[in-house]
Amino acid sequence: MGWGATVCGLRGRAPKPILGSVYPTMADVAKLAGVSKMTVSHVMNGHHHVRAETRAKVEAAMAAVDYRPNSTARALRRGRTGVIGLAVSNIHMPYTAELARGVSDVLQQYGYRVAIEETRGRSESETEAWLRSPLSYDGLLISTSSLHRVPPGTLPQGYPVVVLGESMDDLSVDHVGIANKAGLALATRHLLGLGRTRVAFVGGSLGEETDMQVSRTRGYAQALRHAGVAFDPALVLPTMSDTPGGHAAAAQVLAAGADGAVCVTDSVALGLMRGLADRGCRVPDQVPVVGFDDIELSQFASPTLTTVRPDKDELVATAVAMLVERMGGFDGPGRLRVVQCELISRESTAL
Amino acid sequence: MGWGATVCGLRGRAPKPILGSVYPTMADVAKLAGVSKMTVSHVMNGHHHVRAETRAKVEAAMAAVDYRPNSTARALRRGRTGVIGLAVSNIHMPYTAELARGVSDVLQQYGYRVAIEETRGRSESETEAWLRSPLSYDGLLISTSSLHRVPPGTLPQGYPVVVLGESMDDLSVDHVGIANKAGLALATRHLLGLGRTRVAFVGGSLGEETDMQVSRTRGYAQALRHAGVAFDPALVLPTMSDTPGGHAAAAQVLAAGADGAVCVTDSVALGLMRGLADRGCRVPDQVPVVGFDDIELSQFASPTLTTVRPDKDELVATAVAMLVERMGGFDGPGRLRVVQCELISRESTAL
DNA sequence: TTGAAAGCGCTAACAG
DNA sequence: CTGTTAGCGCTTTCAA
Repeated sequence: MGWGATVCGLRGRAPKPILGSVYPTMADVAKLAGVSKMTVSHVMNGHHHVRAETRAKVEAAMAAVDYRPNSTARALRRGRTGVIGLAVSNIHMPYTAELARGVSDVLQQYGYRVAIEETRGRSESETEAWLRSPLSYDGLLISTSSLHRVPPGTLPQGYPVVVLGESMDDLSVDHVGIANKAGLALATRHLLGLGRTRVAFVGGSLGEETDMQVSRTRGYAQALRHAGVAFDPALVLPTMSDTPGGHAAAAQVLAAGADGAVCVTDSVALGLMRGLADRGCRVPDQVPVVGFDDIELSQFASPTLTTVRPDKDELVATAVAMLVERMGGFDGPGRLRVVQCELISRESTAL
Repeated sequence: MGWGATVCGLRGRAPKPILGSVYPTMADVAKLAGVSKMTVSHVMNGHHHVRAETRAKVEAAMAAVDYRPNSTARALRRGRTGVIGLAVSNIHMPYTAELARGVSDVLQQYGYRVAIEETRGRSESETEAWLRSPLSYDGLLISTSSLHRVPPGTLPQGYPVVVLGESMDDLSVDHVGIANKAGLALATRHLLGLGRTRVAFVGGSLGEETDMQVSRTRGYAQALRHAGVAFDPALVLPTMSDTPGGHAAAAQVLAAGADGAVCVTDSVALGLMRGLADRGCRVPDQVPVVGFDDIELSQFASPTLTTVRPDKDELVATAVAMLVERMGGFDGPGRLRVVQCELISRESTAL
C-alpha cells in the first residue's frame, strides 16, 4: 500500500518529497480515525486524558497506515531532538569504540540516544568543517583522541559541549581529561624500575601544542628526569598512532638501541610487539613493552600487554553528568576534571 | 553576548527553549542586516542572484551573531536530512568499526553524513524498539552482524534500507550478504587439507533461523561432508562471539580432543589462540586456528591469524549504491547481492 | 535582485 | 475528554 499524495490528502506546494512527505502524517491518521490531530498526538504521547474507546480507534488507525511520527517535525516543535552527538576522530581505534559503548550506555539511562560521527581526516580543518555544519543534537561530546584539536570559536555559543581528552584550547568549555602525563610517567617508571636505561617512547611528539601525544611525551620525559636518566631525543619515535604504525616503529626502536619501550597507545604497542618479534627480538626479555588505554585485546595478546588504564567509567560518568547539566541550562564557566590512571602489569614486562 | 528572548525578538509562546530557540535565527540576522529572511536564506544557500553589497551585509550580520542554521527546521522544510543512519549491534567489534569507516568514506562522496547508532542488547526486541523509534535519517544501513535479526514489519514501508549481513527475513528489503557458508567451508577445507580430522567450530550454532552463526556453521558442516569426515556435534562449540568468549572456549576445544579450530570471527579466534596458549597448547603445531573477517589486528597477532577475508570494499560499495538508488526513488523489489571471500593463510595454520 | 505568503508535521497552551 | 489556534525556523513559489 503506497502513500502517495493522492492517498494522503493534499500536500500543498510541498518540495519534492524525498523523505517524510511520502509517509502518512498525523493528519492522515486523524482523518481515518475520525478525530483531530491533537487527539492523535495525545494518544501518541501517552496522555491519560483520552477515552479508552477513542484511544483504540486512533491506535487502530495508526496501525492501519503504519504511522511513524516524523521526528524532524517533532524535534522542531519541541526544541530538542533527544539525541546526543559523539564526535570521534577515528572509530577504528578500539579505544574509541569502547568509549562509544560506555557513553551510549550511560546516556541511555538519561533517555538520550547517541549518534556517533567520525570527523575523519587528519587536519583540524575537517573537525572545524564538521562542527560548523549544522548539527542536530541536543548536546555534543567531542573526543579528540589523537590528531585533532577543536579550533577555538568553532563551537556555537552556549551549545552544550563536553570535550573528552585534553586537546582543546577553548577553556570556556567543559573538559574531562585523562592524566596523560602522570599515566605515562607511571609506565616509564615501571620500565626504569626494571633496570632499563634506554627506554624508547613510540608514538611520541615533541610539539608545542598540547595534544594527547605531546602530553604523554612530557610524562615520559618527566619520569626520566625524576629518575636521573638522560633524555635522548633519538628515543622518541613519532609514528602513526595505530597498529601498523607501531609495527613499523620496531625497526627504529632496535636501531636506537632501546632496551624497553613505552607506547602512546595499546594499539601501537600491539603492533610494536609484533614488529619486534618479526625481527627476532623477544618481548619482554630483550625489550619489555608498555601500552596505554587498556583496550580489551591487550589482555589477550601474546604476550599480554602491560598498560596504563585510565578510569574509563569515571571518565564517561563525569562527562555525561557535565553534559546533562549543560543541557539542563547550566551556564557557568568551563570546568576541567581529570581522571587518574593505574598501571596494569602483565607479561610484556614480566622479567 | 547572550541570545535570550529579548535580544532575539518575540519568541511567541515557544516551549521551554532547550535547543534551537536560544540561538539566533534567520529572522534575527535579517533584522540586523536590514533585509528579509529570504535574502538571508539566499545568501546562505549560495544563490547567485544576490547583489554583492547585500551579500556582504548579510554575511557580516551572520558573523556578528554567530548564526548557525537550524538543521531541524531546514530538514523539515526540505524533506531530507542529509544524514544516513548506520545501525550496528555492537560497535565494539573491530569488524563493525571497519565497516563503519568504509561506509562513512563512501557515503561522504555522495554528500551524505553518516551517524552510527548501536542497537545494543542481545535481543531482537531491542533492535525492534530502535527501529520503531522515530528515525531522522534519509536512509538506513543495518548491520546485523551477529545476534540480532530484524523483525519483519519493523521497517516503515518504502523507507530506504539496505541490510548488511544475512540475518533478515524480510525479502522485500535489499540485502548485501557475505558468502558465509562458502567462506567457512574454505576455512574448514584448509584445516582438513592440513590432515586434521577433528576440526572444532568455535562460536557455532545449530539453530533453525538463518543468522550469521548458523550460516557459518552450515559451511563448516558442508566442508566436512564433502571431505567425507564425520560431523561430530561435540566439536561445535557455542560461545559469546567476542574475544573473551573465544578465550573461554579453549578449554572446551581441548576437552573435545580437537586437532584444529575454525572460529566464527577473528575476534573469537584471537581469544582462542590466547586461551590455548594459556593451557600450554601450541598454535599452529598442536591446534591450527582459522578466523573470519580479516580484521586489522589479525595480521599483527602472534601468531598471525589465518582468516577468511570477505571483499569489504565491494560489500560497502554495493550497499551504498543500493541505498542511494532507493533514496533516489527506486521502488523495485528487494535485491540480494552476496560478496565472496578468500582465504588468507598466515602463521596460525603454517605447519 | 529582493520579498511576501504559505506551510513542512508536529505540539504547548488554552478553550469547549 | 477533545479540539482550535498558533506557531517552531526554514525554504519553495511567485510576484514586485
